[in-house]
Amino acid sequence: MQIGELAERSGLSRDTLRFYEKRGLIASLRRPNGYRHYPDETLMLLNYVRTAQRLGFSLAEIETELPAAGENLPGAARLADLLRHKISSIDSRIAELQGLRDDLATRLDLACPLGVEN
Amino acid sequence: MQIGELAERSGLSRDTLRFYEKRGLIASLRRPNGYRHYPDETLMLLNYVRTAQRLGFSLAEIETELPAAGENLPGAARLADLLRHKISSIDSRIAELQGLRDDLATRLDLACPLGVEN
DNA sequence: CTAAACCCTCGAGTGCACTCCAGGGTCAAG
DNA sequence: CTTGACCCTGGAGTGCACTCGAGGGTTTAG
Repeated sequence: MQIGELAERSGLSRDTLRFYEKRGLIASLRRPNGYRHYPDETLMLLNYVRTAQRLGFSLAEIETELPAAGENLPGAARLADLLRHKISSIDSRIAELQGLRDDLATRLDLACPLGVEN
Repeated sequence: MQIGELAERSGLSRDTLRFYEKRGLIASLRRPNGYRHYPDETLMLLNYVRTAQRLGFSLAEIETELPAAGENLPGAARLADLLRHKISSIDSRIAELQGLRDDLATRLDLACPLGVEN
């Protein structure tokens, strides 16, 4: 797959993909003419990056998390590892939000959320 | 409370507070000498803004959500309204994450998350 | 052979959310 | 009446994550 197709399939711009590559978030093989060539798994990777961003992680944080996942595992095993990683970060985010939610609900039950005597 | 104290209690910088005021996220009364004076509820408001940001909302989004909450309600009622608002946005975020999580878990169960034949 | 639709690099520009600075006023303590 | 800790404004600067433009090469269809 070359960059245009990846852009369309991922919903990201060509520029963004080149930018991600410069940052080391994704990789590409180069054809003799210099064109980038991407394996299908890159789509999965981008999906992961996008979600991590939605979860509030910066690209820098995502970068440092990426190589940790499945260091030397090839292909599918590495992907499965990424998925597990992602799932557990979603889990902790959910737990965090749940905690916040409970805290707020408790405050709502008190007449005076802040202890202000208005 | 003047700006220095609010800064310390909220963990934000004076500059950030003035910046938020310029954007209309918080308001202040002015003393005759021009100094800003904040009611205690501002802390609550800032807490709300901070959390909304963590949830992935931009300041612009938070701004448009703010006036919607409790238009003409005074003090405590307005705050309670904000809290309810915040709780429901947390709920929908949790639901969204849950959906993503399930989706990923399902893919993990398939041997080949992407349908790639590696 | 040419036109359209791809691709490349490098560097500058954008929008957001701050963050810092210069230049100045206010106020309580000694 | 000065010193130090506050406060003010306006404007420039920063870091992040893109986004765009200039100037150019490649490939495919007619």
